[in-house]
Amino acid sequence: MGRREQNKAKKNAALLQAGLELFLEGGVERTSIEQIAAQAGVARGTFYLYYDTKEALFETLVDGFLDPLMQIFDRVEAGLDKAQGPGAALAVYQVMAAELAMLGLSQQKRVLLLFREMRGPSMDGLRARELALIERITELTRLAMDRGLVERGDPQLASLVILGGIERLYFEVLIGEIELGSPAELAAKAAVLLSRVLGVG
Amino acid sequence: MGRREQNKAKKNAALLQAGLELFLEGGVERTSIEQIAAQAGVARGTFYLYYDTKEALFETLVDGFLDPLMQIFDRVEAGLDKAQGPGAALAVYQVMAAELAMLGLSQQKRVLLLFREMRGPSMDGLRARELALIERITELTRLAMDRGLVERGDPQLASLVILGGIERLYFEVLIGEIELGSPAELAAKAAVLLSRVLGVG
Amino acid sequence: MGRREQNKAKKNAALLQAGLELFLEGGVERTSIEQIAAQAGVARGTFYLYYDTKEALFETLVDGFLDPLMQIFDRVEAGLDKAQGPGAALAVYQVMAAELAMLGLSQQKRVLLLFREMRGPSMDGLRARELALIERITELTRLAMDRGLVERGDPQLASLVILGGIERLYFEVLIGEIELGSPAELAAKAAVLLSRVLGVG
Amino acid sequence: MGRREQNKAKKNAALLQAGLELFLEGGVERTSIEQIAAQAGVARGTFYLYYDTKEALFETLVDGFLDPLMQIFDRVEAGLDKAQGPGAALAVYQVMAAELAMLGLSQQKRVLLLFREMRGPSMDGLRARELALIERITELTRLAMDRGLVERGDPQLASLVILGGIERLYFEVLIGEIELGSPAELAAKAAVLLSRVLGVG
DNA sequence: CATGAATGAGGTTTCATTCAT
DNA sequence: AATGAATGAAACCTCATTCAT
Repeated sequence: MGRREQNKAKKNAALLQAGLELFLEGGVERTSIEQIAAQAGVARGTFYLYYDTKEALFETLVDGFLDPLMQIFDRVEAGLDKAQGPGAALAVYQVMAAELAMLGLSQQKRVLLLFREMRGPSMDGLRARELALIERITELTRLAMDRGLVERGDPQLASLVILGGIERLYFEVLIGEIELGSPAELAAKAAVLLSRVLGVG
Repeated sequence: MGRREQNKAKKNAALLQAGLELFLEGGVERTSIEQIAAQAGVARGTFYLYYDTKEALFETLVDGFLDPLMQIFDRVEAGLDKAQGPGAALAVYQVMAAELAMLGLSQQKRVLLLFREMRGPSMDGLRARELALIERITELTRLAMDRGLVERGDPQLASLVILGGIERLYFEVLIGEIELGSPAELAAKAAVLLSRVLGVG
Repeated sequence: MGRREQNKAKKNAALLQAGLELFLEGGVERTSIEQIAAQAGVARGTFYLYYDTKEALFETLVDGFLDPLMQIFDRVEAGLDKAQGPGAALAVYQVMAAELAMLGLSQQKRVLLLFREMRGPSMDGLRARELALIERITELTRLAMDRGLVERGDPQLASLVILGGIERLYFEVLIGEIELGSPAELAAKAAVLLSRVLGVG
Repeated sequence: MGRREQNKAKKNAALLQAGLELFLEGGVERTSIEQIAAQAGVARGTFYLYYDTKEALFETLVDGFLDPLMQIFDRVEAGLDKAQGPGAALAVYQVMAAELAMLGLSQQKRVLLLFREMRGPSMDGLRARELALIERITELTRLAMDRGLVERGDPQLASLVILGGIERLYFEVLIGEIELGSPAELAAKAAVLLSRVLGVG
């Protein structure tokens, strides 16, 4: 990479970092492009060389979480297709859980940003991705039911309840205003509660 | 009520209604006071005779849901204090469920508004009320555990999971983009899933 | 008129005057709304209470000339309809000439502005009005030919040549860089030249 | 010409062509240097290697018409000086007419650009050239009067009227919104009308 | 009480111009 | 010579808020 490209990459990273922090502090709506540029250490006009709008910057930020998230589910789907027997399927789900945990931990701020802005107005693009996500999770739940891994029931309903529970827990962990114990313990206890929703075993 | 007061009440109601609709359409931030005044059929200056800022109007709107919600939990707490035996306690919880359903149904738009804006920035006042809510729910769960109505466990964790599940379900119902069946059926099925989290019976 | 309306009218007049002067000095394109507001002695935002864009202000300015101009031709047309005999028709044309002269003299700056901006880009609305004007003049010429007041010929061609000649003369008079003698003398001599194009007599 | 110079010439031509088209489409003011460079297929910075400002490019464009135009009049003046007798003088005028026609036909876009921008602001340099042009035409007219080729009269006035008539006709031909018949016919008929202004014969 | 005209701060966006590569 | 990234001035426009009527 030439000196020029390196510099561009550095500026882009600075803009993303500045956007992430400011969006979390004051929300996308209340953050001005001027603020982002200043925090990133570039001129106002420079912002527009990288992103057309602050919404585009926001999308790049959440895509950094949503794209890998979707890829995890892609791999799960492929894995379940090949899996023979309940043991193999269970292994796929366990790998998924580990990958989700890794992703969630490595992208904490982006996830928090996503939670904060997701239900806001003019987030139609995001809502579409959320719906796609819900569909995929529902499909995985349905498969698990079909294979007898969990109790039979309404896969969509169960998926929504679990998704909501995880969201709320994760949100409170990220915010950190409630004492919730060590992450490891928390994860273990949450897994027990959520598996009850599905009726595992 | 005199003519004057009647007129004031009518204008106030018009402002609340206009704010509710516009906030839901475009979000609080993107809605201008001019828009609200116009939709309510009053002059811009008149808005300030009723509310200092549009955030004050917003708070009045969500208070219309949050205050009754808190009152329900107040009554539950008082009821449980007086309740003697598991049967009486259960009756209190059932009344609570009915009241929550009524409230949720009668204030759908305000609840949706709350969901939409709750996690946004500068909603510190709201966050405080949310934390208070979580504390109360946790307390109710703890009581239920102490009295042997549900399985012993971490009351806070269970409360958060249940709250998250309900939020997500209710949100999807209000948005209406996902086919979820009749409300009555949905409520019944959701009650089963959520009671599993608590380990009822 | 109440105090408020009087004030509004005064501000509007100030904006029109400021716009006229600044547009003439630097052209519509190069004049900023801020300049206009400052020259008119109002705040930037106030401009937008009166006009949506500076182009709207410009249109109001030229309409102040174009509307009366069109009305003159309306009256001529009506007059010629009623006129019986060449003498009456000629009288109509003479009244027209007098009215045009009055209008041109009373609106000099607006006419100059019109000349300056007319052929510029994004003046589609103006061009349409210009074409309408050309059509009307052509029609008058055709009528004069039909009635034997002037020599028979191509009415459109003659109209365009005369219009162009008048435009150029008027433009030079308004600019004042060329010594052209007294207006009265000039008008008389110009009338002779232009009537030759039509072949009067 | 070496490779280097050939390349430079090609780029210069591309810039001129791009400027001509874009200036006609959107006006000089609304056209950005970036647009010109892009259309010419060069980088933004490269523009500045050829022209200091877009106004310089504009001037080069109109000079491509104005310089030859002035040279025609130079030749006419020289020709009239040498011409002995009305016949020879007339021949000079006829050559002039032919040359003007050729020039006007070969540079249509540049002429249209000139018409469009000529009366705009900050075109002081252009206005000076226009005044020089008017002086020369007036001189030619005066000469023709002195030699008895046309009727005696105010040469400046006649020149302005003729110039205006030609401008308007040529402008309408270039714009093409008015049906004006074949150029040859039009020219013949226009010549008749304009010669009447001068009182030929 | 109610109005809506006026204000000016603050946001977005474009663009001529410079300069390191 | 040529590039195009970066700059920051300057334009546009909106809006919460004030205040005379």
